[in-house]
Amino acid sequence: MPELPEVETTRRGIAPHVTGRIVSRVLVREPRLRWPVPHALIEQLPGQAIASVGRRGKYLLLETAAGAALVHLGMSGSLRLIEADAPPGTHDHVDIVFADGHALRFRDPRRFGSLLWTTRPSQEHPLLRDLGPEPLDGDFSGGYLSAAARGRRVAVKPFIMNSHVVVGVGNIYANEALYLAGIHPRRAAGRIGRDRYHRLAAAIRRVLDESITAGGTTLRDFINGVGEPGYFAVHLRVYGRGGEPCPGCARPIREIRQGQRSTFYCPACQK
DNA sequence: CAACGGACCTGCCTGC
DNA sequence: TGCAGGCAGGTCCGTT
Repeated sequence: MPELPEVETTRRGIAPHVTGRIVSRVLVREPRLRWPVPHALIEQLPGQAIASVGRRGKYLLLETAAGAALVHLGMSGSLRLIEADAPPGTHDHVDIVFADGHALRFRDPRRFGSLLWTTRPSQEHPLLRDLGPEPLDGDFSGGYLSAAARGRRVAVKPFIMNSHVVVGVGNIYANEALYLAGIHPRRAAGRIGRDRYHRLAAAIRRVLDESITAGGTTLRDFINGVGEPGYFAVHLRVYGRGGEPCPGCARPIREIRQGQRSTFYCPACQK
């Protein structure tokens, strides 16, 4: 998926074009996403005006007076603003059509993404309720991470990728942040000092900020909210660079597996 | 409660 | 050229 910067770029791309617009209908071509597209979304979203486009972790929130649509892009999803009569492609599963002739088109080849509907305040949805802090907000800090890690024997990389600890840190940025902080990805989360967690928290904010500023993405096929292709603007220091020289010490970057995910790190610079 | 593996899918690349 | 196999940016859930 889109990691958090891609989701935020999508949010910023679509928000000015859909805020205040009236949904006329929800066209579902393929309901079999991670969870089936609920009938309530199809029935209750039409007629509503989009009050705001929010984000919690990697969920996009289309807020209306009647409820909120939760959109998750999974591994391969995108949400684009199009002309409603544009012919759909193979994996264009859902259109949220607006009265002004535009539509938000949800495309997701792997169908790991989801579209959900809640009539409660969106933050109370079970999938959002127990999420950790936003890494770019003030309540995320090294002190918070250090406290959350107490007694935890899990390796620090899966620890920071756990959305109940902190949201929005996917595989790419977990690798990059641990490199910048000089922390070995296999080190037990509970055996890292507070000072090093301050460095890690700063590194997480830095890599996410840099990527959002760059316009979003490292994804080959990423398309932002207004249909612009993604960039290759963000320089990745270790991700995808197994065997290449470390930018700091020139020793080869090592590649290992942690929980079926690729991990890249410098064995000299990360302890 | 914590940790781990499996599950959900298709597309793309590699190697035979 | 065709095909099998492996791998990919996420994250929830069931089992130990």
